[in-house]
Amino acid sequence: MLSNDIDFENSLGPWMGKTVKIVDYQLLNAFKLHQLDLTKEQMVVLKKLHVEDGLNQNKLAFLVLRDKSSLARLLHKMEEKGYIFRKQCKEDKRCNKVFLTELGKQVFTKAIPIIKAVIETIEKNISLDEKKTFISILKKIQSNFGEQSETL
Amino acid sequence: MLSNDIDFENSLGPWMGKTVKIVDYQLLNAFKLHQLDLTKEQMVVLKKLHVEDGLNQNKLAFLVLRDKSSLARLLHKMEEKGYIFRKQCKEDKRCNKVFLTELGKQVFTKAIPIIKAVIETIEKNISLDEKKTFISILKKIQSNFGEQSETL
DNA sequence: TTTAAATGGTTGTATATGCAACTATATTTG
DNA sequence: CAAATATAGTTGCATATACAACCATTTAAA
Repeated sequence: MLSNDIDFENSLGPWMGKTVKIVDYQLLNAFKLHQLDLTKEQMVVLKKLHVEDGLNQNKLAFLVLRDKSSLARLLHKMEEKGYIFRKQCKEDKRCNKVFLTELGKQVFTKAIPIIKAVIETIEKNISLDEKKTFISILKKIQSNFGEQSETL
Repeated sequence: MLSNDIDFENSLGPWMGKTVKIVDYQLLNAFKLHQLDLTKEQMVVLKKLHVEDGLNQNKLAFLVLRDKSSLARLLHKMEEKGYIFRKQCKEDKRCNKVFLTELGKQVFTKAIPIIKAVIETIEKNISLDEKKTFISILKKIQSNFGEQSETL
């Protein structure tokens, strides 16, 4: 390794990036195999709305760590598929509240066991202790980037 | 938490996904701040070509874990920017060999310290021991998905 | 109160992704 | 040797991402 090179083999970033790529790919595939017309990103939105229905786009964008324009287009697709609907706030006409439809709820419910299976695969042969360490390091990495990481 | 729900708070997948999203965002921003017209994906290509120049698109796609069509378009952009060029193989007219241009090499060199800084931020307050554990768990996760993860 | 600034959301533009269908060339097979 | 098959790369299509500019509405300020 040259002195002005990077030791990727021992750097967390590249390893993590590759792992997430593999996991994402497998998850998307699992949805496909089960005939679920759903992406990981859409699932994250369903999840947040499942926890709190009727969020406005701004809050939702913050929660899912996405630009508001990105979320707007994601919601557009999900509205086309009939998973969610938007309703203009009465108090503030600029604002849209986002709600799950019945279909959206059904899709969410169907996705749960599929995700569970993928999570089980991920965590195969990984002890509870390792899991805890792993997550604590992830939290440390996130905090290393501080508040500004919330601004995207 | 309902029984048919998922304990995302204690699952590796979602934590990892979020962390990578933050890191990717910071890296892209760092490139921008240093006036480097470069994305993470393009950097990965530059890196592979830096290790072995003249790879064909197929091999390159495999190495960067991308679909061949995805790589083709990535290379198209990079060719426009003058970072790489393609040259038809003489032995097999179907095949293109991909090479770094001088500019591509310069951009790669400029990117190194920027990436180093991001890696340092990532790994701040993380001990060597933690790093080793972390990477070993990532490897375990990758192997949990077996060979099929190499087929994308 | 009229104007200025802030806020919620949309749209244009650039980037990136995978799958499936396709072209051209190479190899294998009958 | 001709026909079938495999391979390298491209293209159409659907999805997703961020930033900047923009519109409409609401709030703050002069």
